[in-house]
This record gives sequence, C-alpha cells and structure tokens, in this order.
Amino acid sequence: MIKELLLGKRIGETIKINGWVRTFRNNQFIALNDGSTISNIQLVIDFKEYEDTILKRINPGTAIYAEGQLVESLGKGQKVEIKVAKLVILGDSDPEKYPLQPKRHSLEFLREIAHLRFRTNTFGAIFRVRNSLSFAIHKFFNDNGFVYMHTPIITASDAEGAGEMFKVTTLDLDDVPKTENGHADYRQDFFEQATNLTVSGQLEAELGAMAFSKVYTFGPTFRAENSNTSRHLAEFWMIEPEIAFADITDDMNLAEDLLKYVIKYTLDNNLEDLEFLQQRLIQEEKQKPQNQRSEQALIEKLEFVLNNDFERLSYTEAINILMRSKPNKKKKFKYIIDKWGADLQSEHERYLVEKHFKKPVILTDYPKDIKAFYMKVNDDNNTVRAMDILFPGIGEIVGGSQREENLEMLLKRMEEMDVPAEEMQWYLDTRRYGSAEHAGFGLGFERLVLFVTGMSNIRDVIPFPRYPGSAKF
RNA sequence: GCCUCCAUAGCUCAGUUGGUUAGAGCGGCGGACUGUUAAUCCGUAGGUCCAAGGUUCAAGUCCUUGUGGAGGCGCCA
Repeated sequence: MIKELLLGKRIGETIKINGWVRTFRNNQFIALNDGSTISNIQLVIDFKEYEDTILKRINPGTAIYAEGQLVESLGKGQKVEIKVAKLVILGDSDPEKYPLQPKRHSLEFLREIAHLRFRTNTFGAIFRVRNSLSFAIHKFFNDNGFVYMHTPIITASDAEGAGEMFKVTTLDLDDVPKTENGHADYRQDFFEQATNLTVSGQLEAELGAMAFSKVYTFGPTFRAENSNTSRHLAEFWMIEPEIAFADITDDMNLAEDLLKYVIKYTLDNNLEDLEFLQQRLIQEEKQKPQNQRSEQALIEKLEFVLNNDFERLSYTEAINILMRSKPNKKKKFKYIIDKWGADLQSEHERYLVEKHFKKPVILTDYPKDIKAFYMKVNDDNNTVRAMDILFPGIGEIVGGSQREENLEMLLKRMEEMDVPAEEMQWYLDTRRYGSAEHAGFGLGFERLVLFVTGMSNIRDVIPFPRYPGSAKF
C-alpha cells in the first residue's frame, strides 16, 4: 500500500503497486492514490518509451498497475518516488465524462456523485477518520470488559417514543388486507403483527446489561421524522452502552471517557487526515465573516476537548444561567426563558456551550415531563436522572439516563405517559427478577464524526445518506 | 412540517434599469514544452439560462406554480 511505501523504508527495492491516477503532469509524473493514505505516491515515467495512445489513457481516475524501483525523489514535493519500469492500464477513465477534475468541487456537487466522492481528498480523509472512530469505539468497549450486543433492527416495539418509525411489511400495499374495523390486518403480515425499523436498541440493551453487566450496541437506527437539517438522518448509526450496578454519575464518566478515548485515537492514528481537514475548514471559513469563524483550529479544538473536563451542571442551574444571560434579558433569543420547566432550544444549548462555558457541557436532572418514561425519577419527584452531552457546533451528541429500576415506579411512569405496559412484559421482567441500578446512553455516531472532522453537514460524513426525499445509491 | 435564500457551459461563478450575437476561470479537445507539484504556454469547441405558465413590442433578468439544492427552526442522536 502507498501508505507504507511513503515511509521510505523500502528505498532501492522493486515495488509493485496498484492505484488510481489523481493527476498526470508533464507527461512524466503520475500522482497515484490507493486510499491507504491521503498522500499520493509519485510515479515517474519516461514518456519517450510509451506510445501517445498509452499516455492519453493516463487520466484522472484511471486504474493502473506499476512496477519499478522506489528511489529518493529528485523533485522537491515528495521524499520518495517510483521509477517506473512497467506500467499497465487496468481501467480507463474517460476525461470528457469523469466528473472529478483536479480542482475544487462543492460539497453539494460531490453529494450528488456520492458513489465517486470517496476518491477526493476531503471524503477520503472523512471516511478514514470515520473508520478509525468506529474501530476505536469497539476497542474502548472491548478493553473495558463490555459485551458487544446485536440488538434487532426489525422490532415490534414502538414504545421507545424516540420518534416516527418506518413500517416493515410484506403486505401488498396495493391490496392491503383489512380487519373488520377497516384497519390494515397485520395478523396476515410476515410477523403476524405490525413491525418497524428500530429507533433505538436501548430496551434490548438493558436486557443484556442485566446479564452481562456491561454491554453496548453499535448499529444502524432509523427515524422516519421529516427532519430537514444538517444534523439529522433517517438512517444513522448509534452507540448505546448500558451498564448495570451504575448510576447517572457512572454513566457520565463512561460517556466522557469514551469520547476522549476515541478523539485521542484519531489524533494518534489519523493526524494527516485531520491536518488536511483542518486546512479545508480554514479555507472554507475564510469566506465567512470573522464572527462566524471557529476560534480554534480543528486539531486545537480536539486537543482542547481531550484536555479539559466537561462542564457538568443541572438543568435547573442551566435555566438560571440562561435567565440571567444577556441574550435572554435583551430578548435576543427567539424563545425567551422565563420559567423553570421550559424545554431548551438549540439556541440556548449553543449559548451555554459556545458562549458561556466554551467547552462540552453535560446537562443533568431535566424536568420529568420533557423526558422518557424509563428515566429514574429523583427524590424531588420533579426531575429525572437524565444527562445530555452538548458539543460546540453540534449540539446534543449524547443523550442518556439512569433507568428506573423499581417496578412500581416504572409502571406508574408508563401509565402517566401512556406507554402500554402489557406489550412490554419482557422489558418489565428485568425489574421483576434481580432488578438493579443501571444506566446508559445513546451516542450519535455521525454527530461524533461531524465534530472530529469539522464538517458541517451530517450528509457528508456517512457514505450514502438517507434523508427525506433521498435514498439514492 | 415551517421560515429564508439559491438554480446560467462538465465544475465554480459573472451577467447593469427588461433591449441585438449570454461571458470568465477551471476542466475537455488540438498543439508546444519536458523534474512537474491542482505544471506551464498557445489555440479551440462547448448553453433546453431548472420546468411549466404568465406580464411585455421585447424576459437569463419581472410575476405565479412546480422541482431540486443550501441555511435556519421544530423533532432528536
């Protein structure tokens, strides 16, 4: 692979290499990339030895095989290069049609050709970083004694309350069998009941935690919300650890440790990619007014997160800060905070993270009315042991809580919030037999990738994004 | 779902108050050069001005509707 050759340890050896042409300069210099690194290796050919018809076929995107000696470069831009002795064109790329020219393209254009965008420096870097983050997550949990649990993607449960779901059915949509009441008759469907794509693996992960003590899920999750933002996808990947014999503080510690670990892992293993993404961001922000530019460069920002404790405060404390804040007093907020109990809007979260604390913030102990049924109610009977981690530029990256382990309390909450207990006996059994304090959270993987890469649209950090009106590729 | 903005060459964009033949850079093609670094130099082709309808003597430009895109909001991860 090119990554290994560029280390320069094999100078003098005859090298065999495959890759795709990025540029072909001066009829002599091929910049070759194979995706192993953002850097290209330079192949030097003697154009006098090749027919014009061959040279014409060396174009951006062409797949080639080459053999030759790895030598110290005579030019200035690179340390090593390959003096080509044999060159084979494996796959042509018609320059009149190939959409990736050696020039800057807009992210929007590249999104339309998502099947080719991995071949650009930017998307190569993004998806190598995505891969590292994914690996680092598994490594973190594995090293810490967690069991990786595969929770179902098709579920009959719609009780998570996490949002609109995609229906899963084999019924003929042009001729749906009906019940006596005129509703679709799911008894005739594949699973003999209504099923959906999962919105969360949490409930199943709780079942696992009550046996393995520490589990995590890491898989695709689906929301059929009509969300048109740069932070939402209809299909996204979520990490959901669940830990038994643990409270909300353990949960926060776990989330903070995990985030710091995976960020450090990419800094240690993907520095070249991050440096490229940092430059890309600087260039992009040059076009913005000064006050909208980042205060820190990308790598500096990642190191800052690594080296500082996340600010932990309660919802109540946050409301007090917000009520006393300038934008609230001067009515600059679209939604003015005037009383305890209000749901925090993203403008408020941004104020806390980006203006007030200038660091990641963990908000805890939210009013129970604005949170899910399974969260443990505090002694004040008004708040629940929920925690959200807010990141600058991203907003909510983690949402978690200590779970209600007391059966009576849980049943009461389900009744209050109209969650059908009879359908969830399997879940309630965890509270019937050996119930124990436990907690967990959900981490939006793409939001993590957004933060680490400095990209601003979530559709650019997943290979083939799914969002309202779009399921191409 | 709501609000704002945008749509002109393969890409990025300019196009004046509505006025004759719609421009540039990059890319493509042809040639030159041959240690280049998104090479350089010379030449050249390339347009359903998003779609439909309307206003007007005249529409890339104004109006309406639709489609696509971007940003923001809500829902959340």
